[in-house]
Amino acid sequence: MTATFGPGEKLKPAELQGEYGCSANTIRDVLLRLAKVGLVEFEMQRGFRAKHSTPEHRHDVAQFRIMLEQEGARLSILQGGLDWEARLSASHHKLRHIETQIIRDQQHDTYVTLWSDAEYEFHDTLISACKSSVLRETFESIYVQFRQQMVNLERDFGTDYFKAIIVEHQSILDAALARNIAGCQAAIYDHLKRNLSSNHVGPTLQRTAEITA
Amino acid sequence: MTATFGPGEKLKPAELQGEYGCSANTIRDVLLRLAKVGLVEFEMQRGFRAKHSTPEHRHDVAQFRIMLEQEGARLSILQGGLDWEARLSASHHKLRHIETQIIRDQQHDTYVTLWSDAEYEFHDTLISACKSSVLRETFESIYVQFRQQMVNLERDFGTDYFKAIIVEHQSILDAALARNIAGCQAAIYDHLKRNLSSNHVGPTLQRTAEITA
DNA sequence: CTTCCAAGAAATTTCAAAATTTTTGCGATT
DNA sequence: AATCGCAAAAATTTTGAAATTTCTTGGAAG
Repeated sequence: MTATFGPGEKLKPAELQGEYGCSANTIRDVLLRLAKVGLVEFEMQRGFRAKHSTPEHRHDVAQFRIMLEQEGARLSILQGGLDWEARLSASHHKLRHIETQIIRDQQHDTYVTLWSDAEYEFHDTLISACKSSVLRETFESIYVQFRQQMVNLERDFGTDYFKAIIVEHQSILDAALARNIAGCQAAIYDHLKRNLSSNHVGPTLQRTAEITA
Repeated sequence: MTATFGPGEKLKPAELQGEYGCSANTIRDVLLRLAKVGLVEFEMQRGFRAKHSTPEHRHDVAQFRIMLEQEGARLSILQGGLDWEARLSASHHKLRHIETQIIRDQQHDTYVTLWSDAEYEFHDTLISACKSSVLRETFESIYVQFRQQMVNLERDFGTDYFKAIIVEHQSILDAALARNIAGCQAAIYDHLKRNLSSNHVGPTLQRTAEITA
């Protein structure tokens, strides 16, 4: 996720052993566990590779994430209680504070881990009342893959980017707290659509204009 | 998946070593790979367990499968060509033949692997034109988990059961070939709804009556 | 009666080397 | 010029045992 290895790069336990100060078998063990999360590719009898990265795959991951998050949000809005609202507000407050600081300090690189963790916490809290551990765990996996795919993509995470996503996160929060399912799903789509390629069939739920109004 | 181990049962490499005629480390390696598919639970420093099984979890797995299959079918119907139609017909023909034989011969247990493979092939072919490897791989994982959850549930896989699912598979096929997205999604819901618990929030797409008509 | 702690037992993880499998390089054949 | 086969090299997998961590048990303290 830190682009230490290029997309599709071979990961050989015998070589990495030195870098990480442990035996080749331990590396293998760890790589198998990373494969479970989808960060590493594994093929029997032919070892490990860092996940490949193509425009098609990035679109694929983004679209899948949209579907999971929209469904998780729907179920949470239907089933979440006051406790969920409180936790969602809290995680949003934290995220917003960090994003504001990033814009002020211009220290984008320093905060990257802090921001990434807070962003995950917000999106995870959003779907946390869905009462589906399968959906929740799959989302964690795809979120990590999503972030991994974006690392390789040298986009300008400039001030404008953060100004935009502050608004987007706010829209998601507002719709969720207002128990507006369609509006929340539209806000999720708007938040993530920059990662979709055009000339592809889009996700089911993407209506935006009239719903949020 | 053959209920060799009970739900939640501890899986200790040192013990299984004897059963499978290999070293404990090889067992560990294999269990890590089964954990990737979701058939085995793994927790750092505390080993492996066969997946737990509760009514809530079975509902969860079934609902998630419905969502994936409905979305996969939608994308396939939109994007699949003649080749997809041909492969879908072929896999359905094979599945139907096996199901008919099962009803005739009453040999339910003999055909179980054959049937299970053919059933997976049909459902996988249905979503095979979705152009999303992430969706396809997640579906494979959840299908296997679904089957695993059902093994522990001693239900009557009697003649009536197979008579019913022959009709259900036919409905899915017909709607797919007719490029009827909503109808196909409804047929998928009807096929799998027996695995959902009541008193739970249901999946998004479950309308059935008027759509298929 | 519960809680805490330590020692022993059991389980998990790591290691280094051997065995197996795949990949590579090169010459012969079509 | 391309394909095939074979030996060497490289990589992956398996092994058995050592090191580490967790779990259990029984007794002392609160």
